[in-house]
Amino acid sequence: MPIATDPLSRIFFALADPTRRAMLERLAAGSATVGELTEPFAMSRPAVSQHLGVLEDAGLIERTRQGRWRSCALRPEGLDDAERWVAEHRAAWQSRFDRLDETLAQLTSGQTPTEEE
Amino acid sequence: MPIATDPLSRIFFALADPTRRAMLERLAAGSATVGELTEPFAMSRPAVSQHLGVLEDAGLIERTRQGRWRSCALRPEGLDDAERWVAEHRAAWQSRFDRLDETLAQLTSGQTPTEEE
DNA sequence: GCATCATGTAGGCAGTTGCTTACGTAAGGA
DNA sequence: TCCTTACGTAAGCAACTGCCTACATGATGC
Repeated sequence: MPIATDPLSRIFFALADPTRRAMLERLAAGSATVGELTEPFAMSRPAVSQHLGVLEDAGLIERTRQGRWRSCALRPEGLDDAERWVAEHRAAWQSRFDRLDETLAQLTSGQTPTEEE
Repeated sequence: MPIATDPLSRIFFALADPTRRAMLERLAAGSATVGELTEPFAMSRPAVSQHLGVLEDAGLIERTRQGRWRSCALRPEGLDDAERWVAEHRAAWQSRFDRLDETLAQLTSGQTPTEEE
């Protein structure tokens, strides 16, 4: 992944790691400190901190100082772009295949299809 | 990204690249050969072939021999897992924030909240 | 101010990505 | 059969990831 890519790429990249997805699922149950997020993983604290950095860059979480701790919280709207892209394209693909079905139906019924393939 | 990760990670990883997403959008308009997919990009043919390999590993496309050409086509169900994950989690995050709103409302009205933070 | 706790940052290392050029391979035509 | 076409694979390189072990920073408490 080249550096400084577009927002959508950053979101998908952040989601493309089981550890980071597990962190998001943990945060879905409520905000947590970095220490709390480190516990479930056999991983050093700096490694967790870097994963959190990826999630933060993608706009999926926020880190705010809370006294001596740093509270990590979900940013629900962070998934908006990803959900929109996936939903739109899955719908488009599906409708394309529906049209292909129609085309095939026309072919088998002897009519002329309006699309290639 | 370590090698041989889980299916969901492979899908999100495949989507985390503008070139690969553009290829999917091109394929949404209809199947295409590798040559046709190479044209829009300032990139060598082997590079495109490798991107297609990533998309194929993720289950997002299929490559089939068609005479001398190789036809690339979308696998619409390839996005199912991604859409499910995103939709489920976005819904969960949103409902969590709705509950937080309730908690805050209870706090401001003097009642005892049932959740931390 | 100084020690301590929670966390971020820097540097290093193995493994991966993304691209290139060069070469291999399968199908079609003279 | 041999050449061409369309594509994949191999090898190599710069850049990035993901992890680690130090070390730095910022807030709390004595």
